[in-house]
Amino acid sequence: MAQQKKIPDIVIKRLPIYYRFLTNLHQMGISRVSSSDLGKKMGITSSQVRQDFFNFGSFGLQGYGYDVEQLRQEIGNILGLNKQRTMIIIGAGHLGQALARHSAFEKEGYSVVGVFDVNPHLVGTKIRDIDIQHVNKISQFCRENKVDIAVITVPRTYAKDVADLVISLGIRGIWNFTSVKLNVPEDVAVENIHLSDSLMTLGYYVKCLHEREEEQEEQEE
Amino acid sequence: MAQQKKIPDIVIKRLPIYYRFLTNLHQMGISRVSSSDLGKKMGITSSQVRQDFFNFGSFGLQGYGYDVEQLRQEIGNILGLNKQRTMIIIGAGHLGQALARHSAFEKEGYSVVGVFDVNPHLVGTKIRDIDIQHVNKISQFCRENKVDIAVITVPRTYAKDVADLVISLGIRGIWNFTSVKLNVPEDVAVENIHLSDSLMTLGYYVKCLHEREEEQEEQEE
DNA sequence: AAAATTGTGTTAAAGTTTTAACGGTATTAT
DNA sequence: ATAATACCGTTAAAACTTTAACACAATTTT
Repeated sequence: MAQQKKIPDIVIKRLPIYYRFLTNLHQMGISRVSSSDLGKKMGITSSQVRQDFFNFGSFGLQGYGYDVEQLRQEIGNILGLNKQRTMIIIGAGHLGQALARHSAFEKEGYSVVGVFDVNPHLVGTKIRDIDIQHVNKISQFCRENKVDIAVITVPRTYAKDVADLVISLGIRGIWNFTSVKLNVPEDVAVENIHLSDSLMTLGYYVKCLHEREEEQEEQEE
Repeated sequence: MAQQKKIPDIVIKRLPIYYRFLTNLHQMGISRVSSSDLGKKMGITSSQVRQDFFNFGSFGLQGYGYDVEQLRQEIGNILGLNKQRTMIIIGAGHLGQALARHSAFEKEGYSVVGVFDVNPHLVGTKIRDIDIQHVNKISQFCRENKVDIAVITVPRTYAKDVADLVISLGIRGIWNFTSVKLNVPEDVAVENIHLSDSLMTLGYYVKCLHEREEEQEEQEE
């Protein structure tokens, strides 16, 4: 069974946001919240909050609202945060290293178990307590260890090859930080962080704001 | 004038993707492309390609398609890539440093002009050729230099204060890497990179794939 | 204990986004 | 030079997402 009707991707994308806000509320010692309170905090309507949860069942109590901690747990379970996940990072450049050192992921159950690069100056050194190994050790490592997710932080020219490699090794999740579109079989999940795209989008809105400002100045004259 | 009907955000988000694919085509020496070729490469329909461009005018030629380089230019102009933009990075931790060293942004017209932190071990050192200054120098720096975008890579507890500060200094674009929702006036643009959210989303799909796999194994028995 | 209020789950309507359809123009082939 | 083809711009339809509405259950107030 698992899931009757396919949950829209756009709903899935909001689950981590709910989880984040519920964690905040919990840390602030708030134990109860209504869809409209939560919506206000998040900048969405109460309807959307209820509609989103409705996809998964019913977690609230009429006339009361939601129990913050219970709802947080439920969403955590849907996201699979109750299970520990392992990641390897391929490409120990600035970004790869930053991610390897970013301890926040561990709190949510994601731990980095291996880091790989081709640079002989890096191979053999350590990040936190993890050895940086040569990329040609990935196959062996994946055979000997369960790896759920591959984080790809290599230069764009190698992205495709690295993706094909990790897929062939049975890895089913790819966190792609390169600007390359990875074409993967349907039984592999890819989540992209396209930094340049994000920056360009921001640049567009900044441009629009500047233009609007100039217009208003003209009108004032 | 500037813009008759508001272009949907979702269309704006796709512009950098078009730009990326067109740059690829250009580099491969391909000078002409149809909406259906481009759509196939990007994994969207030709209708969507044409519909998206239709928002901004008409860049193609019936029976021929689009001139790759010309279209790339047009989209670049819409995004404002023809103008140079300056950024400061606030928070020189692993992520902040990685972004500061990430040279790729410069090709698209975005240059880092200042890096700030509170850590006395970092203040006074350099990243590439940029001095890391103490955060209390931001105001002065922004008065003396034109700054378009603030990149926020501080711990989440400081995010709101930093955002308020840079907004008060007239910065209109914020690239937010913290997991905090920034509530900003409507004349400020925020673009978020929520790494944890992205990872959790990936985790969800990996979980679904595992579950599906298990089901199929059961059925085979 | 009854009345009033709160606020969910759920269905229906409105709004957005994507895809399809097609007239017509430029290109390419004959 | 003419016919056939390619493919854009544009409008219309379909699909999806968000918001509104509301019956009713639990809570809170009187």
